Amino acid sequence: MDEIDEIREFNRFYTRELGLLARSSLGSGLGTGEVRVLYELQHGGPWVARDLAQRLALDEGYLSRVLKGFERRGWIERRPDAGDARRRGIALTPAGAAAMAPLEDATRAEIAARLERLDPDARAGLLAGAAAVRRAFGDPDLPEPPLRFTDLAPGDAGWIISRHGALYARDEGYDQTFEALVAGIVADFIRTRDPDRGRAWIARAGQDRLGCIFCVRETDEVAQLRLFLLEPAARGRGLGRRMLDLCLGFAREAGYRRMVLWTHESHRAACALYAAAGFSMTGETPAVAFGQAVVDQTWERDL
Amino acid sequence: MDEIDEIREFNRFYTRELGLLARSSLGSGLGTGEVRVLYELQHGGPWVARDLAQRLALDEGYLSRVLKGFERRGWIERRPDAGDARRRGIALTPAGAAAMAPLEDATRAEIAARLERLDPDARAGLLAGAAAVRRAFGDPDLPEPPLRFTDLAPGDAGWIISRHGALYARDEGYDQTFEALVAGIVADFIRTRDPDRGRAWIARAGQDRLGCIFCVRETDEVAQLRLFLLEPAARGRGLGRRMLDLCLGFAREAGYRRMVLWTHESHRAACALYAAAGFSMTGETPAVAFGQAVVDQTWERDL
DNA sequence: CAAGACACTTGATCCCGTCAAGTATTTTGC
DNA sequence: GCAAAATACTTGACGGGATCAAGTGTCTTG
Repeated sequence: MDEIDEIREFNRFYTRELGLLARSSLGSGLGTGEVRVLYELQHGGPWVARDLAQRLALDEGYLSRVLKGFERRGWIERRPDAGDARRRGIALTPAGAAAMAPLEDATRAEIAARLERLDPDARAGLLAGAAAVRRAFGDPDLPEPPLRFTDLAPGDAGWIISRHGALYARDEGYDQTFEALVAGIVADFIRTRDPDRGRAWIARAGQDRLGCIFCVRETDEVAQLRLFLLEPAARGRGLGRRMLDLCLGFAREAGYRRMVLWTHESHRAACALYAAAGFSMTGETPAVAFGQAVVDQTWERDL
Repeated sequence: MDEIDEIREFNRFYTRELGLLARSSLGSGLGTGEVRVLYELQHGGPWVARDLAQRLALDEGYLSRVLKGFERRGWIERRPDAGDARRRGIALTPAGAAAMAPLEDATRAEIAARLERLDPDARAGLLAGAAAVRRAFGDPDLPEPPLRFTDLAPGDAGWIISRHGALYARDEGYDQTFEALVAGIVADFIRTRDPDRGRAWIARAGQDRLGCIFCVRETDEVAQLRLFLLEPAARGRGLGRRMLDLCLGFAREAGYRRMVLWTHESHRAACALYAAAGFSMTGETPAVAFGQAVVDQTWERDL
């Protein structure tokens, strides 16, 4: 049972699942192909026949006949393309949308009934799993959930600790005590924080946590940037910079004059980001930490 | 865009995905229905026609003809059922398996090619997502990943903290400081643990973490059970009892004479488990913890 | 032990979906 | 600048996938 077999199993399973859900279109007198075309027309704006055929992997001849049928029933309108007389823009008419309404209701009802039998946890798992599959395959239609930056909510502290532990173990070979160290830092932050002088942000997209950054008091004048982490999958999209700016902005408003941070030479991407954000390295010392030889660095900038 | 729409989007998306993958069976001269039947016959052992039709949602008449074709080609064998002369056991012959081999190879190759284009993270996400969907729908064919009980690995400490924080906030209304407390306990455990006298277990199924339990030293004679937690989805299946027994067994072997634990009155299921495992309550005091009024309890048992 | 349910099979039929050829328009190559 | 190739679409022809209904034995049930 390898990766390929797992996908095959899933394909077989979901083929059956789709078969069950397809019953809802039975009453309409339309075939699956026709329903798929209508759905795309309803959700996708004006289409060119060829693109539609390609997207749905339908035979162009078949599609031509399907569209002709729709036109005869007044469900679609085709208007010549300005600039290319071969193509015609296909759009659903109000009558077409009306004709689709009962079908729409039936599929929605069918899915609703299917979901009804699931408990809330399973339902959440289903949606998360479905989104994960689409994301993995790179479905361009998958809506990007909005990015949010929140303060610590229940579970966040542990997540920060867990991801620091796991990623530093993977990338730097750190041992368990690093995770314990982070746990101590986070616990301390929660217990002693002064909302005016210290702040934590979690970057979220939908249900997922993408990263975190902390601003903590070192002295009245000096803020320290700590626990800056980005999930590997979320890197390279400017998110790190946004989080840095959030942190710098808060430090400025909180009245700090300077911001300092620690990092390691091996974090090239992070170091580049610090440099781009106006930090400069003020010291570098070789050290042994968490079972690994590292080069500690301190960086700072005025605010 | 509600739950139902998300599922519909996924259905549309995966219908397209399946359409692409179905090309691999094109060269064989077999239709999708025939391929599905062959697959089931190959993986599912002897079938009765009716069950097969039901599973694949195929018309019985159609299936009858398909099977007749297979029999004519010597791909299947049907032997009368002992005890019911109406039914016949359908099984793939070696010749049938051989006929399927190139098709098998083609689908595997098609999927392999599809996976090749994905980076490792996406691939892991895909498999996890697919499994999540099947689990949510309650697919009985989804293999249960084997249960394992491991010591702390990178990321586990943080997970323990995160889940304690999230679940106690949800169920008991505890505030952030509880998560910080747990972080302190776990950090302390990692830093000061003596492998002979303290132990932690994470219950895992595949990639998922289902729960945790700790045995820590209180005095040379007395062990303390701590940080016992089970994911809600994993409760009610005897897993808690197994973890308790692991913990008690370790404490016994480590030479402890007695085991104590703290809990709260509101944890009814856990308390019942403790009682069933031979613990008895030794004290009860009302208290205020983490923003909530609670009734602290201490339990203990001899080893 | 008859009536009904059950496991299939067979017949009739439809239309889904595919291949191939044809038309009009646009792009490309020399 | 014009023929050849490509593109967007249509139409024709056709096979067989899929469905409904009726039929045949066999088993279960009241």
